[in-house]
Amino acid sequence: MNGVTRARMDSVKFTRRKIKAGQKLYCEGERFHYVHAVRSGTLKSSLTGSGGREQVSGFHLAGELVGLDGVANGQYRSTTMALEDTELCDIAYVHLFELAVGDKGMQHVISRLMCREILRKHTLMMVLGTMSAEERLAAFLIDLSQRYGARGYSRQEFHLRMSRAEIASYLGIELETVSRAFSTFRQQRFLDVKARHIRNLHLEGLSRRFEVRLC
Amino acid sequence: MNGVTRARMDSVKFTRRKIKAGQKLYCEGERFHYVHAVRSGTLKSSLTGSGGREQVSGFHLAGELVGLDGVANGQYRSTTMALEDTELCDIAYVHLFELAVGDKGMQHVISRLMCREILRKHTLMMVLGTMSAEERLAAFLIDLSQRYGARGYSRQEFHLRMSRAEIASYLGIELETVSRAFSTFRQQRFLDVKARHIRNLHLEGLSRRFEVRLC
DNA sequence: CGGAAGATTGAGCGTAGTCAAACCGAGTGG
DNA sequence: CCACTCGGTTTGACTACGCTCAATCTTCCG
Repeated sequence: MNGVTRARMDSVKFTRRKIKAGQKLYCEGERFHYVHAVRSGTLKSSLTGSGGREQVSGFHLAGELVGLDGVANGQYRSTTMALEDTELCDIAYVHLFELAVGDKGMQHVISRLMCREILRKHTLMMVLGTMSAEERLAAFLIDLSQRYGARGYSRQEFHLRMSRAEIASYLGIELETVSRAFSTFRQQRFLDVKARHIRNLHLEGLSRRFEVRLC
Repeated sequence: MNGVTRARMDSVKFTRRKIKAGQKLYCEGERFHYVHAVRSGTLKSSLTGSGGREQVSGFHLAGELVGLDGVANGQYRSTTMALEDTELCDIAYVHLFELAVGDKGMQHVISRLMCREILRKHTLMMVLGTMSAEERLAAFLIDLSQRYGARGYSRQEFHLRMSRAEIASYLGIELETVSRAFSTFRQQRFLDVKARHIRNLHLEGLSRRFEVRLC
């Protein structure tokens, strides 16, 4: 979200609230009324795949929007829960459009926000479709690093809020494979990793090694 | 696109045109001005992946919309070309919004159209992320079958407009694997396939065998 | 009919999945 | 303070699915 967008968003009616780690923000199939802006904290979205097993479809950091998957059919497509204590703004979807009526610029902003989501999926699709396990993890780390960097946090050192199992599910591989890839990266001096803490992430090295290029 | 949407779309200014098989509709990076409705024919969209190799990102049948990937940044994200002679309507994007100003219902329609795209990607993500090669091909065939069925064509028998290589790229596997999967399906009596012609597609059988469930 | 492009099939190999065991840190209670 | 548990993580051994390379067969079109 850019500065202009943020200013307009702040003028929209909304309610703030907090949810605890592990609490659900919304569930698959629930009626969609709100888009949610993440003030602080981290969330994960997941789909219930064939066979009932969970498939992580995304992680949401502070400053990002959650819930747009509900627009298409008026009900949420995914289940979203907090990975740590999280502060949110609930923005009523109808207000988004009340604001937009007669304002062509605002309509573009909204459309773009939604289409950004499409682009993210496009990119992810390529990651999942054609990349090896190590390439996937590299792409994931670079993406996270960029998102943290964009919010003013360190790009080289950060704390993963999600488990190996959740990363694995998101990337479409097994958790053991994620663990092995981390170990390989450590041996190759691309990073220091201890449990969920990442230090000295060597962005250029990873990008060069894996030719990863994210939007 | 449902009936109501179609009616509204028809009232939008647009120009019709035809393009030949192999011709490009637009290229990656080109400025985005139009959304395109497919009147007849088939198109494929592809991205240029790292290393310059082509990655097929979607196929578009008659009655579907093409070009929404351009909304996000004002330029097309993918390259789209016709797989056979194809008739199109070019819909100027600005007109879409002129029409929508002051019309809340229409705004919802547009938003939904765009968000449908997100849903498709979600589904595809799951296909690519967690499924085996045979499951991917089964999901692909079921999806195609449903889309043909929705347009009034046969669900059991149709002609593939794309090569094995294009199917493989789309599904994130190799063309030999696609070919082998087709052979396996034939042995298991799920379909008759001769080159690009599919007959006697056993939808229920495939769905049961692979637990595929598409939106 | 002949050539080229596309599709099928085969053999060998490598990546990542599966199953299993060991390890580690945090929290709990004797 | 240490033993214990418990979830999460790491590592190992084995296996299998799908990739690669290569040969053959089929289809499409001039």
